[in-house]
Amino acid sequence: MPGMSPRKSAVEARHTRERIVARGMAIASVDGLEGLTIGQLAADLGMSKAGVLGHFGTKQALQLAALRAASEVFTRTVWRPVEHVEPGLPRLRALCGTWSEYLEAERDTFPGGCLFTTAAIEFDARGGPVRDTVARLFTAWRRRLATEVRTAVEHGDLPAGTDPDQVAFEIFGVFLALNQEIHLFGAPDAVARTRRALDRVLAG
Amino acid sequence: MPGMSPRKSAVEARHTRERIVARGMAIASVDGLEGLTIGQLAADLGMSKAGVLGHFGTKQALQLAALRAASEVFTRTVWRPVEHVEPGLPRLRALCGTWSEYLEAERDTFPGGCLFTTAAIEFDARGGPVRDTVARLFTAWRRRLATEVRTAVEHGDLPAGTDPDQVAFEIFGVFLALNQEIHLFGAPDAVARTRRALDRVLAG
DNA sequence: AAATATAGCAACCGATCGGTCGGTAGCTAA
DNA sequence: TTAGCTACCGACCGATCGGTTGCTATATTT
Repeated sequence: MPGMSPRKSAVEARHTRERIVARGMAIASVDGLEGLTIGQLAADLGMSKAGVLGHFGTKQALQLAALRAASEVFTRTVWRPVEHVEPGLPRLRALCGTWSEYLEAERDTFPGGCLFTTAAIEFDARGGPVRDTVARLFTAWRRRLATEVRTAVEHGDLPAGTDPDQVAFEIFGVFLALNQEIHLFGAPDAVARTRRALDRVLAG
Repeated sequence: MPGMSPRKSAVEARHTRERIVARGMAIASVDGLEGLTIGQLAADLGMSKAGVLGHFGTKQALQLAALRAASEVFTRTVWRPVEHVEPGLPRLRALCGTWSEYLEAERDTFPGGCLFTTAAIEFDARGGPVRDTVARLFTAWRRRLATEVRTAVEHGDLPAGTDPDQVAFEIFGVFLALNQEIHLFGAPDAVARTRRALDRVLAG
């Protein structure tokens, strides 16, 4: 009667963990990383709370696991496909394309929108490891973006004197607006607007 | 022994309500409108939960009251000061100035950043009156912004053929980025970056 | 002065929160 | 074959959630 579910093999256990994280990302993208609760997550997956929490120990560890997994999704979807595109403006433009697709198409993994945008707003005024992780990821991506801009300037594809950090700042703004447009307004022309905005930023 | 606190006069009661809403806006700007809890709010104000809730009835009504109050702050701080500035580009530029100051300076009322930005991200994937209110406010402000752009075009201050909604979209993106810059990174040069970005958007 | 209305309180409600604990079933290594 | 490890369970913990109720004390109305 008690302790029904049989213990799974190591590989199955890892699969369970991945299921938890995947479902956790989806919930967190809608309800935030705080709104992600162990009980709801367990109920969704048909497991016990203890079974869920056993994989992480604390809720915060679960939040960090969800963030790490989300960053892998972002890297895989946005950065990896343009890794071998010619550095500078071509890669920059390709990057903006994959980024748009990411925001538009990852509705299964992130039904509530990009988890980083959500988490950044949710934790920006707090302390702790979650906030630090979010800030670190944003900083890293901004830096890579700025580096790409710098390369484009050096190649002469953007006007000399262009401030790479300034351009990176503006690009981030456009994608923040796109995320809002998609999820708050459900605007279908959002991607077209984004492309036009980026054309302006990258026109020089 | 029981029921200690004396009943206040009507004017005092209204003052109490304002204190609740003001503190509620501050908490919500940090912890979100869901993270705003009756118990915490009551403890902060040195009152009972029932005393707090008595002014609103439900938590959702409290959330809506906080949103309405925040929208008054926004209107008073951002729109009102430019009401009598010459319509078109001058008012548009003045508006961007007051908006920057609002994000930068309202740290007492919104220690966690603009409440609308927070609420928009928090509720964009949900239903209900809170989400609808947020969306409605954003839509209204976007429309006013686009109207201003249109006027500027008609006055010849912006190139003919400029799409007002496109410009409004881009301006919103810049301010979303500014909000993030301030609260997630605490960047001191954020306002300067914003000004440069807006110059580009409004250059034509 | 008496009657009414109400701001606010203490106490309490069921539900849920994050988390702990002992136990069990099955995988795995000796 | 057996001993140990561990994924997972049900039950439970104290705290807190949003909300209700009965009351008191005062402000206001009559």
